[in-house]
Amino acid sequence: MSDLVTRLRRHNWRITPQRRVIAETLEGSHVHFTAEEILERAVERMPELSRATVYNTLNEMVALGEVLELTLDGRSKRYDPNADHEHHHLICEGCGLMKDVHAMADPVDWLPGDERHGFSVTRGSITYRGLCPDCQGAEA
Amino acid sequence: MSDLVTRLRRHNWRITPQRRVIAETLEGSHVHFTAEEILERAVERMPELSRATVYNTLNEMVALGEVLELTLDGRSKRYDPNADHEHHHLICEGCGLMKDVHAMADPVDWLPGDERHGFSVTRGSITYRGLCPDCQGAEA
DNA sequence: TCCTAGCTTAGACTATGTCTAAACAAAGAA
DNA sequence: TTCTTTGTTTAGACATAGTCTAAGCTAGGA
Repeated sequence: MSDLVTRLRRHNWRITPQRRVIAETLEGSHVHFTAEEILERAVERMPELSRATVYNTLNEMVALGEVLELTLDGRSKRYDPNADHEHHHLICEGCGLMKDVHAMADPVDWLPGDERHGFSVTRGSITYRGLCPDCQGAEA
Repeated sequence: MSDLVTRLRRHNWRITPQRRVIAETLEGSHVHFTAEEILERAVERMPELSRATVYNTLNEMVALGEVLELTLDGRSKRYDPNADHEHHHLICEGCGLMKDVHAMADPVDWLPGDERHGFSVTRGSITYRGLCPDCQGAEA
């Protein structure tokens, strides 16, 4: 059983066949899919699965705090099943390739008190941008 | 004349009346507007201005590197005229209020070499999240 | 003046995501 | 078991954000 399904079950959240397929599709890959990409792949295992269920299920997993919603470009949201594991993202500006990365420190520690404007700051996520090895070659 | 218009002119970019109104609208505020919000305000000064021109112009200013495109939620892009001044963003998870903030360190310095996956990393932007003073009160 | 290149426009079109109403399914009560 | 209640899924309509297209407009140079 997938780790994500285990975490979801702890919330007393009913694991229907549709939800299981969606969770396993999400977790089975090491890239962060869009909702449409998840639908496309999940439908291979469950052809009658509807678009609305995929969107509903992803939104519920985000609300439960077990999946992160990424909005790294302005097009479509992407879903990251590793909500429990602090990490950031590195994106290639040439081809869009995305990697999960870990920084040496927590960015919240770098935000001085007088820059917090009275907010209670709970987290900081970093989006790194640059060129991947392939796209650096293509530049030259 | 606005500073943004000055910067844009340096690229040999024609400053038409429409482009001037859009640039001044963008720069005149201290919140980061969406394209629709800019259209709404710019139309007050130039009623015949079209939606397509606003989108085209914003995209061109981003391509010239003088305006930043922010995709902080999955809904609509926001535009930040301070592309030349390194800063990050702090967002209230209650009401969406956004502030520009400055961190004490450059996040790129905190990404170890073995986490770069061969990329040439050019920048890192941080999105801080928390609750603003008003929304902290509403929680209790 | 005319020509050309680039700019602007209205509206059609696309992509992404949400909502609605009806059908369906599962769990507990009788 | 059957009934009831509650939650889930579905198809398709709808909403929102943004892009594209074709036509007309404008400014500057020959």
